[in-house]
Amino acid sequence: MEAPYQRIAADLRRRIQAGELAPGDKTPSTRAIARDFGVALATAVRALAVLKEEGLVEGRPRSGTVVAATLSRPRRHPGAVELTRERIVREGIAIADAEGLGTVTVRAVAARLGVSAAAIYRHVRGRDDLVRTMADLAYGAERYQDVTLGRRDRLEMVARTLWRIYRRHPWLPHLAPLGRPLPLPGVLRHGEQLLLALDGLDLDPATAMTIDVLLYAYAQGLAVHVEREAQAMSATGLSSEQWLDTQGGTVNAVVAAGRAPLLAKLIGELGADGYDFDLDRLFEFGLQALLDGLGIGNAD
Amino acid sequence: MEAPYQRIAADLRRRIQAGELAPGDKTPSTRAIARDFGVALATAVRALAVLKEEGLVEGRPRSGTVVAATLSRPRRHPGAVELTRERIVREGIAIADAEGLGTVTVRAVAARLGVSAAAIYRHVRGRDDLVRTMADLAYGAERYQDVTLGRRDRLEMVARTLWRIYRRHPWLPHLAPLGRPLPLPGVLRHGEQLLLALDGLDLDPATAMTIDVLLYAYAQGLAVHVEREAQAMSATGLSSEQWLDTQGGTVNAVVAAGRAPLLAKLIGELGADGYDFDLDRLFEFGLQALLDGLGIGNAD
DNA sequence: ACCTGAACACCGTTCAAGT
DNA sequence: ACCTGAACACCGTTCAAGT
Repeated sequence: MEAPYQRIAADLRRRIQAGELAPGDKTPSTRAIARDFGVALATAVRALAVLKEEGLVEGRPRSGTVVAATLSRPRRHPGAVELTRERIVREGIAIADAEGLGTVTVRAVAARLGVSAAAIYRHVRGRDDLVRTMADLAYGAERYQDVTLGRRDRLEMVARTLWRIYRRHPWLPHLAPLGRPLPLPGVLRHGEQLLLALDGLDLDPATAMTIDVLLYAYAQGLAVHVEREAQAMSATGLSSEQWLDTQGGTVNAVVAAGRAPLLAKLIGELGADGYDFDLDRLFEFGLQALLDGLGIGNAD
Repeated sequence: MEAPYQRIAADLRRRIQAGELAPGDKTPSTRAIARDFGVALATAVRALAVLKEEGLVEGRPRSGTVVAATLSRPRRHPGAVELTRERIVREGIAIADAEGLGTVTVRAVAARLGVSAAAIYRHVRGRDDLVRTMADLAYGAERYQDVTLGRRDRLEMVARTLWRIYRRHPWLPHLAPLGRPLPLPGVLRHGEQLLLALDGLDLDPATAMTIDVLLYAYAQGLAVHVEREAQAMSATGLSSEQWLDTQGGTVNAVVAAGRAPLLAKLIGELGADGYDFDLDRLFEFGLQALLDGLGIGNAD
C-alpha cells in the first residue's frame, strides 16, 4: 500500500524523467498539488521533500520549487557556443521573464551558460550593467512602422506598445529611469514616437516634455503591478480572482471591524462574482481618461 | 550593486571596528578619501555621513572628522530600552527613509539596535514581515479629518495625501500591492476616503472600484520615480538638473546620431535652462488631467 | 524567557593561477 | 586570450547553547 505522498512523488518523478518538466521549470506549488490531488498541504510538502532528497528538484527560497539542473551541469567544450555579451544578456532576460528580476544573479546566468561566475565579468561590468543592457534590448525589440496616424491614435498606439513590452517583461517597469533618462537607444525610440504625435500641436516645449513623460510614466506606473501579479501568482499559485475568493474572509475581517464601511458596502454590491481585476482593461480605461483630460484628439 | 559611498563607509567601519582607527583618531579627510578611492568629493562626504549617522565618527568643526569615543557598540544591559516589534519596525523605516529599502537588512536593523540578528526573529517573522509592517505603519500615520468636501476636492485631497506619504517614504510605492490588496488597516484608510468621494455618483460598483484603484495606482506609479530620484541623487551626489547638465553631452551623442531628431529639436527649444524636472508639478498636472478625463467635478 | 554564536546556503566581485 | 577556483565581504534564516 503506497502512501499518498509517495504516489504524488512518483507522478512528478515520471513527468520530470519524461521531460515534461525540464530543468529549471517550476514544479507545481504545494498549494497546486494539494488542490489537484485532493490532499492536505502537509502531504504536498512531503511529496516535494522526497524529490528534493533525491536531488531531482531544488527549493528556490522565495519562489517555489524548481526541477534541478541536469546532474552533470552543461559543460562548455571546444566547439561549444561562444560566450558573448549578447548571449549573457539574453539569458538574463530569459531568467527575469520566467522568475523575476530578483533571481537574475550573476551566478545563475553563469550556471545556465555552463560557465564560472567570474567569466561573466569579461563581457559585462557587473550586475548593474547586465540589467541595464537587458532593459535596452527589451525596449528596443519593438519597432514602429512608418505609418500616418491621427495624433490621438498615435499616442494610444505608443502607449499600448509600451504596455505590450511590459506585459512581456514584467520586471522592466521597475527599472526605467525618469528623472535622469539613460541614453539607451531602445528607450528613446518610444519617446520619439510620442513627440511625433505631439509635434505641430503648438505646445510650449516644457508642456510637450511633460506630456511625453506623463504618458511614459502612466504606462510604466501601472505596469509595475504586472510583476506584482506574476510574483504573487507564482508564490501562491493562485490568480488574482482566486486569491480574492480565498482571502475575502480575511479582508472582510478587517472590513467588518467597521474600519472600512464603504469598502464593505462596495464588496456587497459587487455580489458573488466579485471584482474582475483586469489590468489590461484598467490600463485602457485610464489611458482614455488621461488623453480626454489632456484634450488630445485626432484632428489638428 | 553596492554604491561607492557604501563601499567606502564599509571599509572605514571595518578599520574602526578592528581598532586600526582608535577613538579620537582622525579619519581620512574627504579629500584624502576622494583621492585614495578615486571618487568624487561628494561621494567621500556621503561615506562619512553614513558613519556619522551610525555614531561611529563625529565631525569636529574646523579640524575634520574623528572616531567617536563610544567605541563599544551600543550594548543592551538591564534597564536599557526593551526590544520590541515596534522599535524594530521604526528602525527599519528610519533606515529605508535614509538609505533606501535595499539597505534594510535584518542584520543592519539588529546592529543599530545593539542586538544580534537572531534576536530580531523573536518579534518579526522575517524580512518580508518586517517590510510589510513598515508599510502598514507608514500608510497609517496620516489621518483624515472629518470634513465636508466637494467630490473632486476630496479626491484631490486623498491623492495629495498619498503623494505626501510617498514623498516622505520613497521606498513605499515599490511595495503596496494592487492585484491582491493586503488587508492592512493603514492602506484601507485611504481607499475609504476615495470611496467616500465617489459615493452617491450613481456609478456601478465595478466602475467605482476601477476609479478607486486607478487613482491609487496613479499616485503610486508616479511615486515610484521619487525613489529613483533619491537613489540616483545619493549614488551620484547630483540632483536631477545637475545630472542633466553633466550628462547632456552623452544624451546628445545618441541624439546627434540622428536616432532621436524630435528629442533633439525639443532640447534645442528648451534652451540653456533645460527642462525643470519637477515631480510634484508633474503629479499635479496628471492628476488634473485624469480627473478632468473622468468627468469628475465638485457638483453632484 | 530571552538572547547569542555559529552555522548553512546563498549573494557580487576580485584576482592570482591555470590552460 | 580566456576561464577557473578560491577568497572576501556580505545576505536571510535556523538552532543548540548559554544566561
